[in-house]
Amino acid sequence: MMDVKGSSNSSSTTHSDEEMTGDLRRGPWTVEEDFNLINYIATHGEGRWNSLARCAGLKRTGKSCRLRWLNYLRPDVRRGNITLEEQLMILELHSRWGNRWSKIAQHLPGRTDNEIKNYWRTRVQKHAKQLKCDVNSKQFKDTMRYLWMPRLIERIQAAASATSASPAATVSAPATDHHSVSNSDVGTGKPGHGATWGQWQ
DNA sequence: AAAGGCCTCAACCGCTTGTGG
DNA sequence: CCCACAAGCGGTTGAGGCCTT
Repeated sequence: MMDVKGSSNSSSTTHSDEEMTGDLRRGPWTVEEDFNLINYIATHGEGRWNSLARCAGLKRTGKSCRLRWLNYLRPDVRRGNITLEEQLMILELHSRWGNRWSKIAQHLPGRTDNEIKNYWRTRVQKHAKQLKCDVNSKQFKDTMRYLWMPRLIERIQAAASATSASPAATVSAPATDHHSVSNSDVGTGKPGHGATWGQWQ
């Protein structure tokens, strides 16, 4: 989806791109391109992205190939449904390291820095905005630490006991929550819409 | 049923950092 | 030490899908 700015054809693009690199493709990857990239990496391995792009016959920059591979094609990449545990982890790690997305991602197996960054921007920052405070403000950090994180933990525990203990017993969820926990998908997906941070408050 | 608005996330860009000559 | 190139990182963009009116 994307930045189609100069999409595959030259026309509207700024010439400079074309000059140096021949006609490079941009925008969404096709199934065929994905296939080529996967195949090439399967036999030759990663690395040397610029030459990889050339050798694989892809009309893409090395950067583009690298990104596509790391964020989407890698076999171990997980997408969608950021779990409660992952959300908690993200909050914790972000409070420690700030916007060091790749560093944070290292602690969330299968998650990419891009995905975590998107998560943070679309949900956390949005919420800060609603509270009319800056994500970096003490107020926001405190809210996160003393309100949202404990609630996340409660929900994680509640979910755990709900699954382990028989389902019947409506968990003695300490949950402060009035609006039930409903969709466990704070994390993702379009259907997400309202089902985001509202749950935490 | 259609229109408009909002949300998500893939992919881009520019800058920084790392590495080799 | 300096320069050039490659890789990595964080910020930003915008197409497309979903929801609401």
